[in-house]
Amino acid sequence: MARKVAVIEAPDAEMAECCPSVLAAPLDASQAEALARGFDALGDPVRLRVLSMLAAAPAGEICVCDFIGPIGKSQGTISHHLKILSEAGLVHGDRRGKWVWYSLDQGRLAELRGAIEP
Amino acid sequence: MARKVAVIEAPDAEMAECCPSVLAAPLDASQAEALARGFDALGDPVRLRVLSMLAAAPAGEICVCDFIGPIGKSQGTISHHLKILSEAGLVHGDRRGKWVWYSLDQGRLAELRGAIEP
DNA sequence: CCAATGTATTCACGCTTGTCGATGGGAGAT
DNA sequence: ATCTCCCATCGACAAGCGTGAATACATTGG
Repeated sequence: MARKVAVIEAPDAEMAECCPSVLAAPLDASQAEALARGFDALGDPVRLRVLSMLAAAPAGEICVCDFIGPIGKSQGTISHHLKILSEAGLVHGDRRGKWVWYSLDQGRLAELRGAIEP
Repeated sequence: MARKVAVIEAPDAEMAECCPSVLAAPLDASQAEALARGFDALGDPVRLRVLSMLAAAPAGEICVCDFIGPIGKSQGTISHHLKILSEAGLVHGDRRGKWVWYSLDQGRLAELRGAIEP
């Protein structure tokens, strides 16, 4: 018990806050917490379908009402998931008149992808 | 719906179930469910730290008892998370004597990465 | 055999999450 | 102004999750 698993230097704090990588070196608790919030947002089928619809949308944006039918959840539920995605930085909403148009943030998605990249 | 995943080759149903892409075309419910299970396994700080320790391990594998100290959770909790990662296909355990050595499945991780790749 | 050690499982406990229905707020349209 | 439509929020519920303590299982060593 209590063998040394690996001898690694402490990761640079700046880098750590910005975009830590799961595969480069062991994550500390706060880095892991930040990354987990991102992946947790991806860990729901409704939210994945929202993201895939946005990615496939010709105009690059979809208004809330147009998610409801295809996904088959209530308006309140869709709004709830959009909020979670928004807080995770994966989508952004833009109000235009009565409608709110959501668009995908590919940069944020690339960040998460980079975290599990060798 | 029966959407086609790739245009390149005949998309047999197996392939569609296995590693659908979030960004290629709208996911149906079952595809989204399968992918969400994978990302959900990544959506916990303890599990991310387990994966990062495995990725950084020189021998490519770590026995259960060596997770407990660095991560700071009870043995039962660590075992619980290893089971979730194992069921998600992200790690594999190999019993040798009294110890169980866990290793990272980079292929599975690459699958999830590919699902959020343009 | 029995004892000791490493791991998996069970139990119980809060806390979080996904869901819907209902309500509230904001922005045109009448 | 009122009405209507779209969206966000709230309340409430069941279900699931993360956790530790206790227990059971597996393996090795005496």
